[in-house]
Amino acid sequence: MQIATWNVNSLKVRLPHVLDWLQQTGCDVLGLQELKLDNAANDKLVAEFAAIGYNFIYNGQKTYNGVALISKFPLENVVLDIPEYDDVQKRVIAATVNGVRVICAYFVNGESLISDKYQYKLAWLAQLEGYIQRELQHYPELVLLGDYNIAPEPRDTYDAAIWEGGVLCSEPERAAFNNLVALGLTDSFRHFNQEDRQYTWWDYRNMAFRRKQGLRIDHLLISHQLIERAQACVIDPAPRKLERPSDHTPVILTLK
DNA sequence: ATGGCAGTGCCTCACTGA
Repeated sequence: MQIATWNVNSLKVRLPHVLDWLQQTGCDVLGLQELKLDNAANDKLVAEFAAIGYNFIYNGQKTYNGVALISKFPLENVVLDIPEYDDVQKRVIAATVNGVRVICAYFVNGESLISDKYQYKLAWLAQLEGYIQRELQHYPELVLLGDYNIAPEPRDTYDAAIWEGGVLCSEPERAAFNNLVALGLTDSFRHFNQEDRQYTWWDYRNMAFRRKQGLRIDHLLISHQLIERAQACVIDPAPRKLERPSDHTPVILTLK
């Protein structure tokens, strides 16, 4: 079973890319972030994905945020948002697929260390940690996938001199990432790949993709029980080369 | 040193993203 994550930066614009990518890869489960669509688009999207053999659920809002799960298999026990956390921003959707708990999240960006959004990010991360801790008690096979907006280590940025200490790379954000790991999760990409310059996002500006100036901020963290089933985790750069691409590209986990 | 691109909607600018 293949499980992937992709921040599409508007599903309205990227729908053809997503449909083509699913048909080309045959990926079983795909978590999307940054749909930028309110829930009025639901019927159209359900029909679009049903036509190529996928179930589709999402948790959206107008203009900003929004997350979705797309799956060949039934999506069971669906939960929207972080339960008991009063957050108007639509950033989380969860479902069980073939016994695997899949939690798709669009983490807060934070803007800068002096922004109110950064304080919101840290508060949101603390809420997420509690949620994942509870979920792990019920679901030993769990994947937390999405746009984390955190580069876990200096090697996950193209230039540490620019990024270290700033938003996406600050100590409190990395501590929050490590807290998730400490719950019993593993960065599945790093489980298989120790290479430098492995990125999932490239700025639209400055020809950053062509110049290989990116960040690794999209991740699939998997529970220890899932490590035993994990066979590969790879970044697929192909969609970033298309016309009008998302600035993020998919990451794909393969389970046996 | 600065800003550079892209998407959305309050749409000819502002806001957000990372």
